Amino acid sequence: MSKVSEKIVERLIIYRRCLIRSGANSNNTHIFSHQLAKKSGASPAQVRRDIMGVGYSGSPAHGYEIKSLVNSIGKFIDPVKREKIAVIGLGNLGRAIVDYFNRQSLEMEIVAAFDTNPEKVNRVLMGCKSYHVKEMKSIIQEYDIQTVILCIPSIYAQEVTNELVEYGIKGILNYAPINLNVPLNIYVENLDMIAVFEKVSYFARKNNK
Amino acid sequence: MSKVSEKIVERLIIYRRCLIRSGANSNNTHIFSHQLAKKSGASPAQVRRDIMGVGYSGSPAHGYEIKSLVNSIGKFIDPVKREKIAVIGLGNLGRAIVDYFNRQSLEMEIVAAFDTNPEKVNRVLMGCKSYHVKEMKSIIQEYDIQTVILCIPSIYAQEVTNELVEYGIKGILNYAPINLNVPLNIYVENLDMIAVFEKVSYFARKNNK
DNA sequence: TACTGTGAACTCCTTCACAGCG
DNA sequence: CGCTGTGAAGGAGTTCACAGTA
Repeated sequence: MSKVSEKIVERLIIYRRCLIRSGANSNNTHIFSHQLAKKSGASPAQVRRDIMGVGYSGSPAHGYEIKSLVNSIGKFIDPVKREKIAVIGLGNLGRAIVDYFNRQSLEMEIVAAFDTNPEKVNRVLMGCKSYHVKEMKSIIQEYDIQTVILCIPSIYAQEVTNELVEYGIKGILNYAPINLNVPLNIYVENLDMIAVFEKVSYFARKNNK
Repeated sequence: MSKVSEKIVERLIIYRRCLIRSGANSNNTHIFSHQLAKKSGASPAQVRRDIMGVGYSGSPAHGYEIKSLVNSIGKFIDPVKREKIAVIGLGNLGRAIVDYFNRQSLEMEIVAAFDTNPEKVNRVLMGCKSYHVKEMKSIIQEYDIQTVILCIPSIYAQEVTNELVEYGIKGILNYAPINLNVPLNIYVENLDMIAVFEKVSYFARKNNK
């Protein structure tokens, strides 16, 4: 079970989704690499390589056993216990994220949300209570939150990040369109939705000229 | 002006954002590669290479002139005329996206949104009118929409995509957690928010053990 | 026969390192 | 000097191609 790259982790997560879906939708108990490749958008060789990464082996005769492969990926990817996460910022995007995440049963749950607007705090949305940002420290420690989703305006993003790091946060999914400065052991993923769209728009034009 | 990869386009978009911000926030008219690198999260060498891609040249003495670099990136990336785009699906996420995009002044505007729910159609949100999905064909053609943002449940995503392709759409930003089958000349970017979060969570744990 | 697992080749991306310049 | 622009090296990610297997 070698160490796996970001790309491989991304794909393993997608494979698992495909496997669960295809296990539920049909009576198939097994799947071949080329089938999983088709469903996931990867190549067959890549599927096989990625699966090596989790230390699972299929059989040449029947391919991969869906249930046990899902299991192996889960063992590899998932936290030991159900993860509690927080959302910072309850604008439209923050609220949409809370709703979207907590509407499905996942290995993680958004248990707290923070905002500075007094009208947005002390409410409950999809099982997630909202607090004033002043209470971040105590709530993060109380729930032992390791990872947060940041969706606040760019101007506040760095200072709030500094606080979060101080309170022990280890991972940030950042929706603010700004690069965050953090210590090396903190993992940040930037998800600038407008930048992503601009890229799509660019290649949509380029592919067709 | 060589052809540029996806990665380079992604970063150019980020650079431009940083440049505009730093041009507005200070009186600096010029910037060095290491400064832009710091702001954008890239390396100095990468900044210089990427800027080669748009055919712009700085000076060793003063670095890059912010205004004209922004201009060059814009010439390279942006559509000739302001782009009109559509959102398919007006759940919480779709509504948040319409609000988020149209609240800022961008090179693109969401001019139409579609849903099947009668209560969600024939309304206006942030300058964007909503229509029933039945009207997609005529509205897409009327506005000459090339690119859409798809945020509908996975089960409908493929069939709606097939329609969109038929109506002449060239790019799709897909928020549904499913791989879409499209012809080769259609550009699809999948943005599975839950998968992205699972990745963050994984590396948040791994970086710290 | 049709698959998996995987060394090796290949392609793409990033960084190095330095000539050239003001 | 300290910067840019860039050839060349290095590293990462992907695909090829085939031995091994049931």
